Amino acid sequence: MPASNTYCAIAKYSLAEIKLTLGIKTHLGKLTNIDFLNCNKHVIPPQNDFVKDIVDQLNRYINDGKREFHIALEPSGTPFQLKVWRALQAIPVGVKLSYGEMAKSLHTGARAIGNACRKNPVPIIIPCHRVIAQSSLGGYGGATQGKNLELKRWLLSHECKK
DNA sequence: ACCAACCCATCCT
DNA sequence: AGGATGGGTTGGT
Repeated sequence: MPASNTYCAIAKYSLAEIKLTLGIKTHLGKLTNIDFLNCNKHVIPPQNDFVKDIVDQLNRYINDGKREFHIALEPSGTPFQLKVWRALQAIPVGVKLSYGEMAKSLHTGARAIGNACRKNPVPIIIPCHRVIAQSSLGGYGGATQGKNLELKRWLLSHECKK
């Protein structure tokens, strides 16, 4: 699939709206929203190798939901949030956990996990969509209903396709 | 610096 | 329906 289709898919599921790139820091410096907006609109190609790498990996993921991300992230957050986000990245593709289950393994409370997920600066790549509530889908992108939840549902089904 | 009060992508009774 | 829960934020002193 060419890159343009990927960006269509991204636009379709409002990825930009949930601020994908917010807070990503790397050895190449901070990736800004501008970088990604420009990528989306095809105004200019990715600005540097890091952005290009992310775009490539997103392309592969859109093609194949089983694809894992290998991106060195340095998101900024509280120690607790960093711990939760690390744990999120350890959840394999296709696995769904509940907030309560995650809370138990991290010795904390379910709502605290939800709090940290809500603050995830790098949705999709840090796969907070794999955490769901006990008896419902739970929230996504700071919302408990609406477009963001459609994206969460899509991501989960995308990762289940064989 | 501290504390009280509130906010939540939850869960249990 | 209501209460417990834990981390974060805000606003007061």
